[in-house]
Amino acid sequence: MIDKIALAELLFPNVTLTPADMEARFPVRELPEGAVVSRMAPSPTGFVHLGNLVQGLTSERMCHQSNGTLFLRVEDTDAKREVPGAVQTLIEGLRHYNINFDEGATIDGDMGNYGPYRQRQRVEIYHVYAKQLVLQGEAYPCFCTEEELADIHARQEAEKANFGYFGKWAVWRDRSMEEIKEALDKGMPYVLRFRSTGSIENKIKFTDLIKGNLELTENDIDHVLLKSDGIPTYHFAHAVDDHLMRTTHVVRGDEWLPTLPFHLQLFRSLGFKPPKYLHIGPLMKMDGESKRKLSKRKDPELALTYYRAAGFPVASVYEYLMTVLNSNFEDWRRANPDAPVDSFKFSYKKMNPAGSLFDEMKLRDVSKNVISRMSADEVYDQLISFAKEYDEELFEHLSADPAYSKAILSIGRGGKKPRKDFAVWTDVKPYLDFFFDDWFKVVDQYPEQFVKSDIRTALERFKESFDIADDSNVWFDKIKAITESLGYTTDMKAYRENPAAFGGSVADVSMFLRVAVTGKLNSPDMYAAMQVLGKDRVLSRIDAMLKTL
RNA sequence: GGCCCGUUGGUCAAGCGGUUAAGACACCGCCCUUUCACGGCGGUAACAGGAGUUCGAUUCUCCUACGGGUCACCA
Repeated sequence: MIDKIALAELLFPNVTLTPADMEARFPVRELPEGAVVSRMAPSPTGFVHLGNLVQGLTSERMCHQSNGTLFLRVEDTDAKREVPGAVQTLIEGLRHYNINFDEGATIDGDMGNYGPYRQRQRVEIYHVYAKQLVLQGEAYPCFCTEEELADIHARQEAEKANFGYFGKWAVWRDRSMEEIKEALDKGMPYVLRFRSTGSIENKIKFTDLIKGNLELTENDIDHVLLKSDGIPTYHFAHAVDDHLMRTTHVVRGDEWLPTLPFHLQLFRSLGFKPPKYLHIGPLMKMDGESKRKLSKRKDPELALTYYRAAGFPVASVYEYLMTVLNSNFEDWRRANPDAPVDSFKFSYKKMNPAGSLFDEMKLRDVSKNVISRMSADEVYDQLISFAKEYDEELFEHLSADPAYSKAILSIGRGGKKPRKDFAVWTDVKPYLDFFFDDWFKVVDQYPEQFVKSDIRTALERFKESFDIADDSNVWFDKIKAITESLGYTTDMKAYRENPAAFGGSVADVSMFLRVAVTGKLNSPDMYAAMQVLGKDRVLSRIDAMLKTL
């Protein structure tokens, strides 16, 4: 039997603190009843994606709705993948989506009493527990090289055995003190492994807050706890950090489910009470005929920046995600169209255990509704900040005369049935460009069945009678008069029933005007558009059209 | 291959032993309408398959199929 105390001292001669010291340093939080403490624990790869947001939104809602604490922990244990500036990108990206932290890593430091919140700065803490596990005989050094591990894997493949470092394959599990010393003296790098006593013959029962009751196979693999550089793996850091940071709920993707038995084992060995878990199904996409999980590498639409560049307002993505996360959100929104989103009562009980397909059509629909509820000022502000970044020309046009721009954006806004023309900010320009003289083009695109002289007469008569001060009724009465003077009908019902009986209708006369004034066959309400354009623009456009006819 | 999770209309989804199996998006039709959009009304369309438990299964159990995930000194 190996001398555990001697081994622990050999491996961690400089560790003098104990788990009890850690408990004292990170006391149990004093929280109101039912408060949730949760976190986002991303690795700093510089890429904030929808999956992060789904997880973050869930954690954030649960924490802040319960008067709990949400913190950010940076999982920077893999230096190879780290991207400079990633933490800043992350924090700003999340703040953009209404996810604000109460505690944890900040752009240039930490806030809160449970730090440090960057894992590489917590190495001594992990080593306290690593030493403890060695002392308990539940961890041991393994000096296998990469080649040896690859060889083990190859042999397992050949034997059709299960993969992994366990049982007879765990060649360093029961080495003598002498062998360990010898390897150490030679300066061989090693990892610290967990000595699993689990068996795949045994099942464990577990209740996940989203997936419900689960039956999982015990872990029998001697997973790595500390890498050869002394930095912990995700598993070990998860157990230590979430215990010490007093996390009550862990929200993460369900790709973690297979390692959950190991995590539970770790918590038990370390003497920790495990948190509650919520394993979220993945976001999928259609790939040809089949669904698959959205992938960071293959799918640009997974990145949050994709939606920004596509012109989706933040609130649209947020609300869409809420509809995916909580099945009753849509009903709530319908009943409370003007309520702030955070007054919705989020519940993990309404989360679906399966993964869901990301549906851009639905996103667009949600977005149209979101934008239709905004005030003209809000639309202007968001549109202009979008344009500033992605469409310089649009930015210049909008900012040249903000009052005019806002007047344009006010058309059809407000009231019971606001227009829903825009799903993304890029929809705006093609629809409203005619308001700007340098974008407006005189194009004779009148359908061929109309005689030019009718069009000309209608435009001329409109010009003569037009008064910008008219209210909409007077304005429309004048159009009706012109309609009748041409021998067209103002009775749309009769016209629809028998178009051949008339030369045309009031709709056609309106169309004559619309084409002249907007250069388009469809536009927002003509009266409102003319009010915004102003008398001079309306008349000069009609003149310009008359010249081409 | 082992292990795990999942499976209600094209999509997102209610449902948690007895329902005419909600609703939303998309699609189609009608209505409203000076265009477009909005809105209103209606329609097509689903419990993966098979056994069992039960008086009764979408709901519980098992098997199969399919989909997804995971088996790293990445998280």
